[in-house]
Amino acid sequence: MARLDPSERIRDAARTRAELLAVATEVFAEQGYAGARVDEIAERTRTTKRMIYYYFGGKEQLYQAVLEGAYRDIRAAEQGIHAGDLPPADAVRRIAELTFDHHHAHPEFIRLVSVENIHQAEHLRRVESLRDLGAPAASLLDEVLGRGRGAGVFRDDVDAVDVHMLISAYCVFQVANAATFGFLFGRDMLAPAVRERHRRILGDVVVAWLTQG
Amino acid sequence: MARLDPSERIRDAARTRAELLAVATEVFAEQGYAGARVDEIAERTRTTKRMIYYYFGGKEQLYQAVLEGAYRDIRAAEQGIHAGDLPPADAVRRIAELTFDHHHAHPEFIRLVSVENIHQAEHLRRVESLRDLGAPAASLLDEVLGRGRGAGVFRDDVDAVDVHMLISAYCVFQVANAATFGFLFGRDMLAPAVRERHRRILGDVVVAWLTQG
DNA sequence: TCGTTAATGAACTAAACGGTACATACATTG
DNA sequence: CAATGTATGTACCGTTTAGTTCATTAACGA
Repeated sequence: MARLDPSERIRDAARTRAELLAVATEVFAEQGYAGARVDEIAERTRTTKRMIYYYFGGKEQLYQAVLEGAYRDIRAAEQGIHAGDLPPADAVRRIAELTFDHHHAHPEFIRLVSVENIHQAEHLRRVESLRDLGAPAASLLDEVLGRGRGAGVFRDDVDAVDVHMLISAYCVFQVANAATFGFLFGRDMLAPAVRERHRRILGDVVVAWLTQG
Repeated sequence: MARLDPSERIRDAARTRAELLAVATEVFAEQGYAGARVDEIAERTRTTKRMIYYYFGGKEQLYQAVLEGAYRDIRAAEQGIHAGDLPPADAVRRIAELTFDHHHAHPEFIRLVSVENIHQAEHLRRVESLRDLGAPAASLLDEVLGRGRGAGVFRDDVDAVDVHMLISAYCVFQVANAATFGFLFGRDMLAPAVRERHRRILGDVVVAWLTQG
């Protein structure tokens, strides 16, 4: 990114911090934690490496801030999902589809999660504010599952986390393993037609499973 | 790993090479490509860093050799799966369960795949011998799907790659995302009871989907 | 308007890291 | 048993990398 003209290079702490965070999110998602270079992050902003240490303290704290921000965004998006008063099967299909869309819309988040898993979630664990972040996603599904069981259309031997895990697994795989799976099976996971097919399949799978007698 | 007594430090090219490869597999799976240290790999063997360059040429070639070996092992294991003459639904459940078991038995392979996806499969692409490695896994499923459709018990709008992707997604997620998912939802994915539950669920999901009217 | 402090940049440093030069010992074969 | 190539270890090198030092500039309240 080109250095700004000095006259435009005004002081703006909030913007500097935000820009570092945004660029760091990209770089960590692209290169992993160890592969990411502090110098590269700095070069891709309008400020310098010095500011990373000024605002965050170091590479690791910057990475933790990135993680925290990314998970916060996800939570916000999840809370925007409303299955309204759809019949249970339609509601669960809708939740699956919206989750699917969201994953495809935010591949960098999925990549960050992969990176964090390589490190056995050691950084995530240190971000205290992220404990029980799963609750919202599970509670929405819990409500729909309850309705479905009540209406006698859903099986009763699974819980919300089971369902959420199935949906997550399918969605995460699409994005996180697109490169290797695409190569080995000659299927371009990001092509619109393929994506649409997978989206429909996910809905079919979840509904078929839950509604099976 | 402790240095061997000189009297035991015999020359054995094959063993030296194999040991480097085995240790490198561990270290790359634990730390990722950029995070892995050539010196650490060497220290964890009975030989020295010099030998990595002698046998493999460098860090990147060593990593490629690791990838190639890991994928080869997986293929060998896949070819050991036989669904015999089970009824189609039982056969597909069996394939899913064996795939599940295999993933849990080889977490380091799953981690390597994650690592490689972070790098957009750029190294995998260069290992020419791994092209179309997916074929065996797909062809077994293809045969079973054909039988099921013929018997009128399976839906006919999905192909073997669709089914394999669902199974892989679920299995890979268990292992690759155990750390973050476990943390966020308070579920220890590696605990035997949980694992057994997930194994059963996977079978239910796949069979329910394929057999749905 | 002037002093104080938050914000910023350029240059520097020490350590870590991938890779190599060189010397040498072992094993095989003629 | 020489001769020759394979196999191995030690010590070192040049670069990269995270992190720091120090000086400076913009903003803002008194």
